[in-house]
Amino acid sequence: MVNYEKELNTEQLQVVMANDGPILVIAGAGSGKTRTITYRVARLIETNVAPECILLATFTNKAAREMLGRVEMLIGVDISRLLGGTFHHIANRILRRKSHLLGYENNYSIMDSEDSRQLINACISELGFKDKFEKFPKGNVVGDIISFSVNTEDSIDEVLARRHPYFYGLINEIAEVASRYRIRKKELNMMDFDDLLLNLRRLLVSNPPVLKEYSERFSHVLVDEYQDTNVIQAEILDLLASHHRNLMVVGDDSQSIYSFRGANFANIIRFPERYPDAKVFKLETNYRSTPEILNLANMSIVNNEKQFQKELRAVRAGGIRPILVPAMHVIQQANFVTQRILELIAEGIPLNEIAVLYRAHYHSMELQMELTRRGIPFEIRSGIRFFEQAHIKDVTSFMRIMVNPFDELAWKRLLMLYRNVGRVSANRIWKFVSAETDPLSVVASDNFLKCAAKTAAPGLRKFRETIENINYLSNKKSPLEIIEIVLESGYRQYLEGKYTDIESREEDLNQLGNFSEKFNSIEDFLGELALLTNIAAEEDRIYYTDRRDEDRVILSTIHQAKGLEWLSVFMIWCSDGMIPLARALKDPDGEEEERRLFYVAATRAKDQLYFCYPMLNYARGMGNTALSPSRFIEELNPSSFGATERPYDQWIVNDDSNSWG
DNA sequence: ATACGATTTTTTTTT
DNA sequence: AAAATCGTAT
Repeated sequence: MVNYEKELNTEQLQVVMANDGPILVIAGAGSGKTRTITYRVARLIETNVAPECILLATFTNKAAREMLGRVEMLIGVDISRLLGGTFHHIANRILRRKSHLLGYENNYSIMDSEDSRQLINACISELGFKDKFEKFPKGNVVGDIISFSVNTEDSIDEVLARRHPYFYGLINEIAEVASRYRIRKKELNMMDFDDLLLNLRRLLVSNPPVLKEYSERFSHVLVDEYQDTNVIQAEILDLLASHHRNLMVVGDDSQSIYSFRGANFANIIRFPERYPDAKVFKLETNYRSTPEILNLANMSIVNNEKQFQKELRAVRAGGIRPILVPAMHVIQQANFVTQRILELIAEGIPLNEIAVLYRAHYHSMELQMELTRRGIPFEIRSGIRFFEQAHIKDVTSFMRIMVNPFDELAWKRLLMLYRNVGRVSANRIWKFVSAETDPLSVVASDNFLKCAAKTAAPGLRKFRETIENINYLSNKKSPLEIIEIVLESGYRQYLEGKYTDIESREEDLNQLGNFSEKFNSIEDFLGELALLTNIAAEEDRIYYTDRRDEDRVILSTIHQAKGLEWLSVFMIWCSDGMIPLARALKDPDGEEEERRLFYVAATRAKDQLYFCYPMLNYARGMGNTALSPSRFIEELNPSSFGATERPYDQWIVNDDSNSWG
C-alpha cells in the first residue's frame, strides 16, 4: 500500500483523495502537478478501478509514459491496458477501430506537416491560383490558416482578418483551396493532425452507440495541461466523460502558450461554469525554485490582466537573484553563455542540469557554433523533428507503399529520388500505376519503364529492383529488413552524393530500425510515426549504440521546455522584438501570451537564472540595429525602485577576446 | 519540356 | 538549414 499521507503535502493529498465528480486543479509551476496526477491514478487503481476504465490525456506521449511508469512502480500492478497519451494518440487509437463509420478505411494514414503542405501546394497549382495571382500564399501559410480555423472554429474569414489581413482579398480562393484539400485527403484515405481530433468528435457526436461504449468504459478521465486544450479537445473530454462525470482537469492558466494552435485557456477559466458541481483545488506551493526566482516570475505574470488569482509560495531557502547580462552582440552573448557554462561545470554542476532556452529555433545558431568550438556536448530539442528528416521519410515511404499501394504522396516522393525523374515524370508514373488494381505489380511490367521520358528509364529500373528485393519470395518484410534492403540497393550511395553527414544519417536509420521493433506490425509502426516527435524524447528505453556522452547541456525552445526543470537556466535573446516576438504582437492577445512564455521560461530554473540579450544585432538589409532589453524585463524595474528592490542583478561582461564583431 | 544545379530568401511556437 | 526561385543543360 502506498503511504499517501507521507508522500504528499496537504494540498496534493486533498486532490488525490477527492471523491468522484468533476474536479478542477489549478496547479502553479513546480507545485508537484505530475506527482499529484500520478498518485491519483495509483489511488484509483488501488480502490479497484480497472486500468482500462481510466483515460489519461497528456501533452506529450512521453509525459504519459513517465507517469504510468511511476504508477506501476508505486503499486506494482500491470496497467498496460490504461489508455494514455496525447489527444492525437488517443484519437488515433479509437479511430483505428471505428473510422469506417465515418467513411474512412481503418487503415487510413496520418499526414505530417510536410505531407499536408505538399498536398495543399498541389491543390493551389491544380486550381491555377499559382499562375493567376502574383502573390498567393504558400502551402504552409494556407495550411496554418486552415488549421487555425479548424482548431478555433472561427471561419476562414475571421482568421484572415485577425492574422493575415494582407491576404484578405483572396478569401474566396483560400476557401476553395481548403475545400479541395479536404476532398483530396478523404480520397487518399488520409487524415492530418486536425482530422484526428475533428473525426473523433464527429464519431462521438454522430454515433450514439459508440459514445455509449466509450463513455461507459471510461469511468475516470484525467487531463494534464488543460490550459492548452482547444475547443474540440474540450468537447471530446466532455463527451467521453459524459456518462460517469468523473473528469479531473489539471492546469495553470499562466502557462497557456499554445494559442497559435487554437488552445484557449477559456476552457480552464470556464470549467466551473460548465461543471457547477466541480470541486476546485489549488496547488500553490512551489518546490522547484528559489524565492528569488519565484519572486521575479510572480512580479512578471501579474502584469497580465486575464488570469486566475493565485499566489505561488516558495518553500526553498534563499539563493541568488536572477542575473541580467547585456552583451555587445550575438557573438559575445554566445561567448558569455559558454564561458559561464564552463564555470558551472567546474563547480560540479552536471551538464544535463543546465539548459539554454530561446523563443525560436534559429536563435541558437551562434551558441551551437561556440559550444562545438569549445567541445561542450549539447543536445538540441528544437528544429526539425527526427521523423520529418528527409532520409527517414524516404525510407519509410517504401514501407508506406507496401502497406498502402495507393499512397500517392509516398509514391511520388520515392520516384523523384531517382535520376532524371522529376515532378512531371513522377506525376505521369503515378497516373499510370494508380489506374491499376495492384500498383506494385505493374512496376515489373515493360510499360512501367515506358510511361515516362527515355532518360528516366534507368532510374525506374533501379526503383523496380528495390521493390523486387523488398518483395523477394513475397515474404512480408519487417521495417528493419526493408531499411537494410533500401540501403543496400543504392540508397546509401544516394545519401553519399547528397549529404555530407552520411554517418549520422545512417545511424538515424539504424535507430529507426531498432525503434520499429517495439511495434507489433509494420501497420502499427507507420500509423504512429507521424504522431511521434523524436526518438530520444519519445522512447527513453531505446538502446543507443553510444551512451557515453548522454550528459549534455540542453538547448531548447521555451515551448519544448514546458514541464521540465534544470538547476541553471539561461534565457538568450531577451531583447524586445525577440521575446515578445514582434510578429506575435500583431495578435491582440499576443503580448499576454508572450509574457506567459517568459513566465514559463523563468519558472524552469531551480537555482540560477540568467537573462542575456545582445545590444547590437546585424539584420540583413538594415545593417547594425540597436536592441533594447525585453519589455518583460524593463517592467520589473520601475523607476521608483532602488537597486535592492529590483528582482534581478546585472552583470557587465567585458570581453575583448575576439575580433569578429 | 524537363531536370538539375546554383543562387537567393527566409525562419514562431507543435501535434 | 531548408525551401523557393532562377537559369542552364539535355
